[in-house]
Amino acid sequence: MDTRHMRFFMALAETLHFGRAAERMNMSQPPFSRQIAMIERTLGVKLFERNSRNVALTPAGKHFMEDCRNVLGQFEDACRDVRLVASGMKGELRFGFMMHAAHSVVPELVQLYAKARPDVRLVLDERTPTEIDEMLVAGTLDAAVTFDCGYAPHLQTVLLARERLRIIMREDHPLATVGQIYPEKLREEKVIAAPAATAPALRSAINSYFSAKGIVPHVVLEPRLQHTIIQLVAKGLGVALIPVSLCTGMGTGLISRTLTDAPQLDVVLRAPMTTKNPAVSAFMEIGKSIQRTSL
Amino acid sequence: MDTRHMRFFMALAETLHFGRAAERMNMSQPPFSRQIAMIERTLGVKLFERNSRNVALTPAGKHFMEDCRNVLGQFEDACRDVRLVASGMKGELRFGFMMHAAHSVVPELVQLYAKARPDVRLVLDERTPTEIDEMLVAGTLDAAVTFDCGYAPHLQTVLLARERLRIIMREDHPLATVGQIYPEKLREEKVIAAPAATAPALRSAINSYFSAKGIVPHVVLEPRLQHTIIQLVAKGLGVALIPVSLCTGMGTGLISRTLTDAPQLDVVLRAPMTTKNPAVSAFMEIGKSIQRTSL
DNA sequence: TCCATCTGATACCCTGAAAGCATTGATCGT
DNA sequence: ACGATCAATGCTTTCAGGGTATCAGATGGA
Repeated sequence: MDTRHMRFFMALAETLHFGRAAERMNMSQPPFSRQIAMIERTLGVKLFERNSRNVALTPAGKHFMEDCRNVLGQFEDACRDVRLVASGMKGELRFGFMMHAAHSVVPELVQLYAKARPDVRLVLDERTPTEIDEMLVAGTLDAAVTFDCGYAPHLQTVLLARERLRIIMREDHPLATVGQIYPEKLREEKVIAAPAATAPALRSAINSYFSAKGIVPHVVLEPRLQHTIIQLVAKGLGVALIPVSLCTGMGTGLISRTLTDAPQLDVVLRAPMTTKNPAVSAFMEIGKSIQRTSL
Repeated sequence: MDTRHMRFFMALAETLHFGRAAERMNMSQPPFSRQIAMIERTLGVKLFERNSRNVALTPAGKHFMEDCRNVLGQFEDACRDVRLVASGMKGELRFGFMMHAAHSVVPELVQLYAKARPDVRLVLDERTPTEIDEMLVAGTLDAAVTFDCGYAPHLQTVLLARERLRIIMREDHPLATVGQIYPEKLREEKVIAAPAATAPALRSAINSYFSAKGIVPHVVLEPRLQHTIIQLVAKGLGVALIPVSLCTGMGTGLISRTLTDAPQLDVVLRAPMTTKNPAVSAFMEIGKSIQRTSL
């Protein structure tokens, strides 16, 4: 038994006429009759009640007809869908992003892609930049939004946005009255920043910002999660330098201020250069279109 | 493409080794390789990433694997189920019965059959005896419980029960005080009975009962439904002769009395002699087993 | 009642899809 | 560098399955 036999069966079940069913199958009646006989023999079931004048379905045949319709439908769907997956119109895309981008480019990117490729299941995975890099090379992620850390041999990169850092602090902090803050003001401040092992590009930008002025920042806490940093600032444990897009909606009690010569970081969309997932290319293209609008 | 190709694909997708997959398909490796290549060519989709050392699924292949598993499963199920339907273990059985039997043999018959053949969908259809006879010959019903009306050329018959008729009346009826009633007492009574066109066997039994004593019953109302007869008796419009099994649970206000030399009717299970539905035979067998216990 | 006609089953032949065997070519570990 | 492993390719052979011709049973009209 095979789907070809099921199609033979369906042709006869629908026409109830060997000649016309054979014609529909683009063959002559004798081999068609043989095929029907073969189907009944291999199944061991009489599917048609027939004489030289009439053809009718048996109850078993009627039941089989429903099942065949389903099987053939699913079969066609499977063959169609595999093409769609290969073309990137369908499938799955595991997309990683860092919290620092969650409020800026990620929502737009996800929304545009979901609209362009509604049959691709987007698996979102919020990670730290270092985790993202590891998962991209390991192939656990298909694409990710992260800070540009420069060296990336096997990765293709699309620049999405260039974000300046701002400083955040409690609104009762002594510096809260100052409009714009320059590094020298922060010489004595307690700074909260993600560790270099977690967000190398961000931490190195912060470090460079201070060291350019000959200052060694007083980093008192190094939480791995951006979320935690903001919470610690809110508790008055120090100040922090975070991307401008994260400064809105931090909750009450916190304010942000502009930094003189504020460090800026490139937010990029990355994917393995030799990705196997055909859904990625359209994702990168949408990244490029976002880049045009946001830069 | 065909299910055979899907099985080839699945063998390779599961083993990721051409030699072992070919072995599983009971063939040598070269033709197997060719089949895989053919599948990819006809689908126009690369399903495996392979070199002379490693075989791996592409994303499209991974997706196709899931679909193939479903399709092949449904395919096997369809082939298995058609055999079950042909053997009468699965399918549908349209079962008609008259209200006069709804309280006696029908519940037991249905219950026993549903237990013996849980995968056969029993379509119950309550009808008048005449409708049942018509539907049996027309093939609209597979089997039915009705009164034995004697002549039934193309039908097979199983005697299920022999029911005596009792007389029912309002409890405030003058005859209510009498313990056992003989026909002469009913000479002047208004009788309610189903018309001969609706329930020939029942009506003829009632008529014979009276005419044997030279009485012409005074039939004032001829409702087609048993339900209606009982309601009319309850309203005091007359008395009625009904099977003993219907005398329980008529509702308050009604009583039943034994009739002297009460007429008796055969309740039979019937099916077309040359039925196509394989589910019928077990149904008739269960009918026979009920017969043994109830007679 | 007989014949024309329709329809499914059978007989026979032939083609080509697909299997087997032998071999090649590429890759990896020693 | 060499052998082992494994997928791909070339060549031959076979049989599943298609085509044509024909038979056989049923139906309906003359």
